[in-house]
Amino acid sequence: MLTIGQLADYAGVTTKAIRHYHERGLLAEPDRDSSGYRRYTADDAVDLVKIRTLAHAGVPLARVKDLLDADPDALAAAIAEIDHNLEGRIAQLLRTRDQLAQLRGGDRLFVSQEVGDYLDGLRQLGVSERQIHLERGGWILMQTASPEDASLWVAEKRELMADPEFRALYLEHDAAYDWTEDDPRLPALADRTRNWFTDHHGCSETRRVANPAIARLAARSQPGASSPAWDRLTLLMNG
Amino acid sequence: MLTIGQLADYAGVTTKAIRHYHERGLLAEPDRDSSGYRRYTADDAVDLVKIRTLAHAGVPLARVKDLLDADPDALAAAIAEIDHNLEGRIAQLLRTRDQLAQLRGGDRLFVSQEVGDYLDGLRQLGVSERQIHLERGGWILMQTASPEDASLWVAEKRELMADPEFRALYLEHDAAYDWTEDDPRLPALADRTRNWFTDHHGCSETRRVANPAIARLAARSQPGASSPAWDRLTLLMNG
DNA sequence: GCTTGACCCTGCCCCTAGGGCAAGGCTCCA
DNA sequence: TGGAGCCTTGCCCTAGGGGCAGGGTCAAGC
Repeated sequence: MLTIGQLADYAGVTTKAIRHYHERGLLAEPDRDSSGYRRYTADDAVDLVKIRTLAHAGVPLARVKDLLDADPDALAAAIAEIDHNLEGRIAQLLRTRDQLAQLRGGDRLFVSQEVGDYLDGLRQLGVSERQIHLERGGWILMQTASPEDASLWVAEKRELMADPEFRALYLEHDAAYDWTEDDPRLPALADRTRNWFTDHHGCSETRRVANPAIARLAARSQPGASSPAWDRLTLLMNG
Repeated sequence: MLTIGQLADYAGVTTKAIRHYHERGLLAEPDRDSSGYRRYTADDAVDLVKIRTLAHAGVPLARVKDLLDADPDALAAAIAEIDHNLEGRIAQLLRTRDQLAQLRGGDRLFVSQEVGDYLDGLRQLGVSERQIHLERGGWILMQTASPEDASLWVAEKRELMADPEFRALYLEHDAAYDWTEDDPRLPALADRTRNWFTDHHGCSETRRVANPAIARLAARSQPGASSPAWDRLTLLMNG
């Protein structure tokens, strides 16, 4: 005859859980001894281990109750299904582990492989962290809106980045963020940018998204995503 | 800019969970649009994915909150610990899978390997299922009380079972369960049993546990674990 | 222009599978 | 005869999920 604590140790369960199973009607309330303590038999231990195994496998207690007096065939079918779910949960946890590892690593978790590579490329180019943050935000939003388009666009943008002149323009736009509104370099930069796009007007419509101005537009939804100089630049290029 | 539903889809989370994170102060409440809808930025998406990853890893939300603005070193240490826990939980689930498989198989789950083998031996000997159930209950109780002793005792009992005369006595005790109280075979069986133990009195004290009478005593705690004939038998052997 | 379905808002309450804690009673060992 | 450690019941807490009410909003099709 076991006390509730001994039974709990045997089954690898807390006494609280056992009382919970009594309340739910999963495990029959055993006889009490003279002082009101519950006294369990080996049969109770067997029942409890069944309950515990199913519960640990994530089966809701209501279903455990049904399963306890199901016929063997139904039980076997249920166990097969439960095992399958368990397999899925293990896979899920393994995925969570990977994501956890990426949480240490940096930004990669939140964007696709391609976008991550692209952002690394910007970093190597000497682009400011502020600009990279803006880019990342834009890509995250685009991925949410349309993952396929984002994938296409990032490929095209990487292609553009292969052009030294585009890279120079990109870096200058980045630097222009901190310029004053009336900086004399702004009109010249706007002109060069417009010219570059005119020279490359063979580019498809979708390519225009690579325009830093449009990228900034997309990013405008983010707080602190513009500056007086950039606003001026946008006016100059569109005017 | 994302609505709560789009953000939820992006992060693989329900809208309910996002509102829950707002209430707990994990995720900052974003600005509202003109109609009062929450409008999220890419930064919110990044924050949410962090929260989700930690929450899926089983970290309590209170701790997630602390972790979100912990310094990188503390975060790294915490992640290492969380990952370790996750590893443990995966191992636990794999164990549960094994136990689930055994749940189909039969009694093996509840007793040690040795006891399981021993019970199979009884079955092949033609022992009644009632008696096997009794034995199993006794062993489960013994394993709870003292796993090492149970292990020793089952080894000794298997040794005894190697003796054909002991096997015969065991089977007759089993059969005697259904005899009437005044069955004439009872005194003879009691005598033969006592003689057998006298002849083998070289056996150590612990061996006496192998005595079916004692096994029955241990099992008495179980409901319906005795019969008039067995009670008589116990009297005859001790008297 | 109007409707319809899908989305959003707040607030409420109940469900899970137990954990924690309290206030009190019991048992066993030194 | 203590005190430690067990047992009893009861109540509140978690991390959300689910559902309801009661109402506002958006976009697409008739």
